[in-house]
Amino acid sequence: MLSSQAIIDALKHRGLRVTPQRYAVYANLLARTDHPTVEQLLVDLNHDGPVSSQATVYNSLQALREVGLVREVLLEEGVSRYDANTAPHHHFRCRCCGHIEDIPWGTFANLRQAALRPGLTPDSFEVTVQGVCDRCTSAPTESTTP
Amino acid sequence: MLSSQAIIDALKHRGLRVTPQRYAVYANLLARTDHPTVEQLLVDLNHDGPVSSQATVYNSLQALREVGLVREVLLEEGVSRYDANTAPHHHFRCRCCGHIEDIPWGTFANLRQAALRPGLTPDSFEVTVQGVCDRCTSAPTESTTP
DNA sequence: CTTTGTGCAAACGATTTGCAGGATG
DNA sequence: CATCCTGCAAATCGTTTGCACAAAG
Repeated sequence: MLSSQAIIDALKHRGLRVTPQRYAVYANLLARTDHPTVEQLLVDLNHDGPVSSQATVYNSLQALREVGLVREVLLEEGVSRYDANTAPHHHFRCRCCGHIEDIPWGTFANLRQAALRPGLTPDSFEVTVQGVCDRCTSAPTESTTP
Repeated sequence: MLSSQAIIDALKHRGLRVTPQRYAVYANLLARTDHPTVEQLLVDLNHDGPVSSQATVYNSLQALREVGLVREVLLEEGVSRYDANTAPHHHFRCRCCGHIEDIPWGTFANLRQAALRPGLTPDSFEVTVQGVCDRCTSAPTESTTP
């Protein structure tokens, strides 16, 4: 959890102007462990009074992405999610409720040692695991992939 | 490589009517090792005279996906790709030219043995590797991610 | 002959963009 | 005070849908 000042510094040091909207988007992403969509972000940001328009959320995300503070996560059809955790890690997605959570990098050791065919020079590995989370194991919810 | 008859049988056995358009879409996907987008598929199918409209390609892909003959692959922002290889496998994507190729399932052994946090029940694992392919190592092309 | 698929064009939803006014450094 | 950002609305792009006609089984 970063302090407000640390967030401001992070933005400034990357050459971004600190606006209330940008601050709000980045702070919100840092505070969440799920990986919200633009729509979820908008609802959350404007929950207590207007903070940012939809266009500005898109613009902010693009700016944050360009300087490497935020990345986009593609796990489902037609849905872009955003993540302020820039350290390498993997993802788990529940087939049943759509819940998404991070899997620590160390969980899959030795990915880098895998023997790809000669000629391919890898520089990043990402594992996506699909399955069922504990909540759904005990009390199944409506499926999100009918 | 399946024979025409095998393709026809595959469609029929899944309860799909065999139309020239559906046949063409599925046969084309089976014949390719890249994972084309709808646009690439359309260009290729209609290269020598009209075979299928855009709407029908979308419809066909949806039908093929529903019966499990084709799957969708999400590797890049805003691009859905399609794959007729339904056996489990992983993907490599070249940062430089965008080339995509399959990585055999066996390349990453022991994924299933990984210790996820208790409560998560995994049923599929997929690794996405980004890096540089041999063509780009020797003769760099225009980047697709500027 | 009944059911399903095709193709067109219109509809749609997510994202991007042009632009005038406003805030930042 | 020059530059960059916001917010609105219009534009864009990929995908889906309604419907009349055609083809499959």
